[in-house]
Amino acid sequence: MDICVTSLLRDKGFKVTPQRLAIYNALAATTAHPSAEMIYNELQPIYPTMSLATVYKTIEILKELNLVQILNVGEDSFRYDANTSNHPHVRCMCCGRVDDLHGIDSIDFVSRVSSQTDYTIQGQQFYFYGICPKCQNESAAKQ
Amino acid sequence: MDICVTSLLRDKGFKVTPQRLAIYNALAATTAHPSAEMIYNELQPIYPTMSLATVYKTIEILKELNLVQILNVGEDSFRYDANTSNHPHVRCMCCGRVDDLHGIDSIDFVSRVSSQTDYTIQGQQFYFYGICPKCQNESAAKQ
DNA sequence: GTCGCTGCAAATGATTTGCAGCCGA
DNA sequence: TCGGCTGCAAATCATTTGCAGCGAC
Repeated sequence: MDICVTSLLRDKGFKVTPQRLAIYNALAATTAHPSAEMIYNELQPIYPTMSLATVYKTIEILKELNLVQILNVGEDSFRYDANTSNHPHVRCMCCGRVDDLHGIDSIDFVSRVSSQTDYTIQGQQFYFYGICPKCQNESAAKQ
Repeated sequence: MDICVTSLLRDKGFKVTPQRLAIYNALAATTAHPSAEMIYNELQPIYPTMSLATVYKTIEILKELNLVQILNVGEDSFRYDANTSNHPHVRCMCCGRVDDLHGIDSIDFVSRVSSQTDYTIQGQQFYFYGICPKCQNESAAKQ
């Protein structure tokens, strides 16, 4: 993975720095879809001089290289995903966690939309909202 | 429509003011999914003392009354829709306009997702991205 | 007359930008 | 060496909040 990011950065004329690798690795190592601030807080202990600005600038570059995608789940801040495949996401309205939805085949749905609109469809984002298993259990336990 | 908004406001203990009616009417009269600033700019000539803060506060109330829904199409600002039915939206990546997608049946897709996740699904938002007919034509004309 | 509402101005908070010194190539 | 990069601080911008006077009821 690192080798891949390293060469991709170099190929596009970007310098390879410890911060950039750390930010990409932090994103690649989780499915929690962290926000910029969450990434910053996670790296702060390891890179005490790391700044939020660097996180934002790096994510901008990673987005250009198609190494991360940006999620807009309706919060005040964006979230980021190192899994750049076009998959739906679900957000827990109770605890705020954001998960991937695996194994959902949306090709039929997308092609149906494409054929029913005058737009040339180039991409899509599907966001679901609900209650995660953990919050369901906690809610049930309280009753 | 006005009668409906008026009584809904009153029923919930909110006062009925010209500003609130004007903001709701502005939203109900368009399918352009305006942002707060667009609504403000539209009403400014008619209500010269109207403030952006009032637009935001009113939209908050209209959301509580389920008279508008909030769209998060990946821009820096939110957009609002007086059509509160749960329908997909499409955004032109060229000119930025946001349109409704009518006649799309997503029930099968949603129920398939519901059955394949441990979440209790309570809602969803589908955003498509592409090029609108107008921009397609302009692009073709240039070639 | 009361109390919620408006609208101004100031505050907030996520993200961006400017810039001086640093460091990867 | 050298130009891009980091990280600090300041700027930006959408949205929210505080509050004094106003207006719906």
